[in-house]
Amino acid sequence: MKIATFNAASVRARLPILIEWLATEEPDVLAIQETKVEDDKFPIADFEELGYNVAIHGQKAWNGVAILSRSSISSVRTGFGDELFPNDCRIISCQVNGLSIINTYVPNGNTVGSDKFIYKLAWLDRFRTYLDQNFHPDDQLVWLGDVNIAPEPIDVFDSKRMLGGVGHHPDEFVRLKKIVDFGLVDVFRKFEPGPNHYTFFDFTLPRSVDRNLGWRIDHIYATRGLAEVCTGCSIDMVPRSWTRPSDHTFVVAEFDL
DNA sequence: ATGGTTGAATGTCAA
Repeated sequence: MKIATFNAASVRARLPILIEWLATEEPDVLAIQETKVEDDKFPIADFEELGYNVAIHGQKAWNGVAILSRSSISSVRTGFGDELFPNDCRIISCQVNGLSIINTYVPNGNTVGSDKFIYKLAWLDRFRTYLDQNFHPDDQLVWLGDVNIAPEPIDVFDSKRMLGGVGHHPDEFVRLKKIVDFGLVDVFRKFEPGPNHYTFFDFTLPRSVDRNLGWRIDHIYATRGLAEVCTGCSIDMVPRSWTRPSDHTFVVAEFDL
């Protein structure tokens, strides 16, 4: 079973890339973040034509998450299920083939110390509670998406310079560790322990892709039992060089299920 | 060097 994640930075702007990539790679599940579109304007039919079922949670202009699946989707849950963090669409979960999938778009945080940064930390704390409330470490659970944190020095092109900045800050590391301590494995690192592997390349940094000046902020986590049957995880750099790319690219994990 | 690029919306903000 092939499961992938992609921050599209607008699902409508990235439709040609999404269609081309899905037709080529044929993942069983694709989690999309930053769809940037209200549900009634989401291009559902374009994905249905490729054989995908679609679950969406979107809003006007910002945020928005979606799950595409070749198998049927059930138990769709959006938001945290309470009145906290009500104004942004950043989390959707569902069941596919007996597997639980959680797709998140973690808040960016803007700058350290800002209201948005405080919000990001609170959101991460709430997400850990959400896991405790709804799931068990023995579940067959995949959590994936744009985490907006590069947790290790090797997860960003210049850790010394970025350390203490947004996306590479100790306060974020602590929150992410608490989430991972639920019982999750970062499956990319199961296969690739080394540096220079990134999923995001800043548009504003000249030739960042060519120079490999990126961040590994898009992650795929699995509960321990599921991680044991994960047979591979890789970053697909090819679509990042296509016409009108997102600033992120796809991450793919394969599970022997 | 406080820039640069992109998308949604058409001001300007968010990333």
